[in-house]
Order: sequence, then C-alpha cells, then structure tokens
Amino acid sequence: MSIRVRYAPSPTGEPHVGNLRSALFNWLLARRHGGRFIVRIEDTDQSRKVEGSVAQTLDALRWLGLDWDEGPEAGGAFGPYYQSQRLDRYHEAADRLLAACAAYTCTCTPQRLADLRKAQQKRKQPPGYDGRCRKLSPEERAQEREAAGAHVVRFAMPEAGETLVEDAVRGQVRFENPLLDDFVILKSDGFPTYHLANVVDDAAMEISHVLRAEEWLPSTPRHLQLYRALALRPPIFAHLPIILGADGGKLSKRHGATSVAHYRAEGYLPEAMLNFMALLGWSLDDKTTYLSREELVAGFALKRVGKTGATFDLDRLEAMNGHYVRALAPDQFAERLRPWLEDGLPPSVVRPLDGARLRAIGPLVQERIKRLTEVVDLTDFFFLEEPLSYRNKDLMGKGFRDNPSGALHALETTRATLAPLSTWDAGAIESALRALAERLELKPGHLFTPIRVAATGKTAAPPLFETLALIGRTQTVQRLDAAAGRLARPDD
RNA sequence: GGCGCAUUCGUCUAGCGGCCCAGGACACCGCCCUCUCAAGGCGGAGAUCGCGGGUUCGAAUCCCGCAUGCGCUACCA
Repeated sequence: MSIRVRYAPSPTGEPHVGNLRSALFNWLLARRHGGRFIVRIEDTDQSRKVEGSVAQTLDALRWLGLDWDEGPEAGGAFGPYYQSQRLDRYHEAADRLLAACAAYTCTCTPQRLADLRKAQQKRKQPPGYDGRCRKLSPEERAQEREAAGAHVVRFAMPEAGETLVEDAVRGQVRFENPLLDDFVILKSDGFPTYHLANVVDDAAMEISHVLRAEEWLPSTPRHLQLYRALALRPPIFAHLPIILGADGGKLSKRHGATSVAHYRAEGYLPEAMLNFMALLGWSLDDKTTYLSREELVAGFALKRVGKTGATFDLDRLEAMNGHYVRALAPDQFAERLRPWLEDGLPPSVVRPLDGARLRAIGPLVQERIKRLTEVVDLTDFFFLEEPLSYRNKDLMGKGFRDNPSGALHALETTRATLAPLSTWDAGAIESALRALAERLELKPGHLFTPIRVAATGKTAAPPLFETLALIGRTQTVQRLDAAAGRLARPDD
C-alpha cells in the first residue's frame, strides 16, 4: 500500500509547536517509505479564520524543511486543498447520509442546547445532545426547518454497541456507542464541521495514515462511524502523545511561546528545532539524541512512537541548539550571524556588514552561543565606533578590587607595551602581554581583566588576544586610553 | 459528572518476563583544561520503575483494583 499522509492545519493563527510536531511525524513517515506528504487547509470555521495564517504555516514548514508533495502552491491531483473550496463534496456526503437516515436535520436553537447542557451538568449527567430532532418524524422535521429558517445536520450515532478503534500506537481502544451523542456534521452556515470534512477529505485524498495529536482519540469512534455510514475505508490511525508545558498541562500560550515562528526569531536553528520536536514522543533507541534530518527519516518508525505525554523542555531545546550552532561550518555560521547582527546592532553601524569581518569573528563566538540572537551582545564591540559603557568596578576586576591606581597602572603599561608592537596579531599580543604580567608580577588573569573590559566593555568576552588582534591597534589603544581616563573619576 | 489515555532519575526517554539492585541525553555538582565566558575531558549525585493485590521459579515488563495526571465532553479544530 502506498503511503499518503497529510498535515491539516486550520488557519487560526501562527502554527503551534504541537501542530508542527504532528506535521513532522507525518512527513517523516512519508519520506521514510517513499510516500506522499500532503498539506490541506481546514478552513471550515469562518469565525476563527485569521488572515495570513496559511502563509505563516507554509513558511514554518519551509523553514523546517518539510516539503510537501501536494497542497497549496504545490497543486496535485486530489485538489483543491482548501476545504472552503470543497463544500460541494461535504454536501454530497451529508445528502447521502440524510437519504440513508444516518443523519437528520436539527433545528434546536443554540439557546436550547445551552440550557440542555446546563441542566445535564446540574443533574451530573453527561452533557450531550438529547436527540430531540432525531425523534421527530420526517414531516415534523420538514415543518420545523421551514419555521426555523436555519438548521444543522447531525449524524445519527448507533444507539447501541461499541466502536473499536485500532490505534497504531495505543492498540485497541473501546468506546460505547450510546455514550457518544449525535454530533453536528453540517453547520447552519453550510460549512461542515471538522468531523465530516476530515473524513470526506481523507477518504477522497486516499490518505493511508492519520497521525494526529492524542486529543483526537476520543472523537475517533465518531469518525469511524462516519466512514462506515459513508461506505468509505478508514485510514490507519496513530494518536501522538500530547505535548505538555512545564507545569504538566497541555502546552498553551500561558507556558510562553508556542509558535514556531517565535523560536525562529529567537535564534534557534531549524535543524535543532526539528531534532527537538522529533524527540517529543519518539526515540530511535536508548542513547541517540542528535539526529540529522536524513537520520530522522531513515530511523523513523511508528512502532517507536511513545504513548506518554512529552514535556516541552526549553533547556533541552537550547542545549540542542548550542550543539547545532557549534556543528555549523565556520563560513556558514558567519553568514547565519549576519541577519541577527544587522538587526540588533545600533543604527550607527554601517550595513551591510563586511563578510570577511564576520568570518573572522565567527570562530571566536561559535562555541560560546546557544542561540543566534546572543551574538549581538557578545560581539557588538567589534562594530561600535562610539565609547563603550561599563562600570569601573568591572574594569578593576578581582585583581584590582578597590585599587584604581593599580588598574590604572596596568592599563597604562599595557598601552605602552602594545602601541609600539611591531607585529599586530594574536600571537605577538599574547607574548607581549604575558611578558608584561611577569614583569609587573601580576597573575595573567588579573592583568587581562582590565584589558578585556576596556576593549570589549564586558567581563565575559571572546578570547582576549584574538579579540584585540581583530579590533586593531588603533582602536585598542583608544579604548585603553578611555578606560585609563575613566579610572580617575569613580562612577559607582 | 461521564468517557478515554497515561504513570521509569528534575526533564526527554531506553526497557516489551531473567542480560536491570534499571541504560543514555539535557539540566545539576565536583575535578581537569584555562586570560573571562564557553567548549572539551573525567567523575559524581539523582528512579525502592505511582500505590496495593495477584500470575510466575522469576515482573519495570503480564492481569486486576486504587490513586494521580492529562485529554475529550461546542453549529472550534
């Protein structure tokens, strides 16, 4: 059997981590077995539609490298891929069900439904539609339809028996039919609900496997009954473990960012995001943590999808991102830095940034950052012309604590040592400064701290000698002078 | 309230009857390296496998209860 899977987002906002995780698993299954990955837009809820979310969704897929074989922009033989353009198919299906008495029109008002629910809850009964309109005769229903003007179509669930869901990750799950109420399949605005549209389209698009989040498991028996009533063959279902926030609840806005675009903007790499998401509910074996896209494809198997909820652990994501940052080829890393620097540096810095300079800076910071955004704070001094800001306390460091004159002397002798240096490179600077430390009878670290802060404005910075070499002699001397000047006037 | 799913170190997980007094990764702690910060190397601590009963020569692994958590219970998906 050829594998056809789909990602079926509804365009109600920026794509969520949980959604994209589902997309990823579907994509992996397709790529692993040479199947097709389809994107279908489930825009059946007119009221929740958010402008631009389809574009955002496609962007997220592209960013993660999840290419689709059919869907928006790609086309395909099973289109259209927007449910809002497939309304006739849902009506055809609903008509068939109506004709077969597997569905009926319902004119109960939202008010009646709300009251019903309230009363049921008060009596501690399971809430659900009571089947009022189902009990009516066809003539009565026709009458009410006319009188009401608007109606919905409800599916007539079997009133007895049970529905067995065969789930690829959970095994058999049993549901009692009488406990499932007659759900709406066609809304009064003529649009289908998820249940109908999903079933009709999955069948029409010959979807072989439905990998979706666990929250869908309870509605699967309804879907199965729909397949049966429509004489369609159901796909293989696999319900993916839910993604939890740090507090153990379902991941949602209150846990912080849930949109993948946010993580992209925060400087996470797509390869890290992909790897991280793949491990939310799946594992290759007992020890493999880092997997490339290719390894994920080669290793993915439904049998290795877990059943237990996976917590979205930001620390782990960040650690993985650091790993992927370090793994980048130096030139590639340098170029990836560019957008973040050009975005984060003050306007006084001339754009575009010089590529050679980026490539020189790259190696100094590559193993020091976990997220690309961090590069701005770590390297701004390479680009700034204006005076740096820092505290005199930091300038003196541990070695010259409460000893401004000592620090001053260190800076002045450093200047005197570096200014006339015949060769300006990291090696020459290092031997000069180490010799100086020895001459001043200072621990190297104690001497280097004031120099570092003077040159970079920071207590934690890239390696000193390479940094000075890159900054250049002129600016190094300038900054040493500026620091020496400041030591005379205490500021904190 | 009902129905469903789940329950192994703080986190992600490995484990599908003996190889496990439970393995890996992240985080944490210590040491080494070291000009700061990282990275890297080495080591450490951390889970009586939710609880209680069974089945079995033997259970984290199978069965039954209970507890807890989560999900669903819309003319939302």
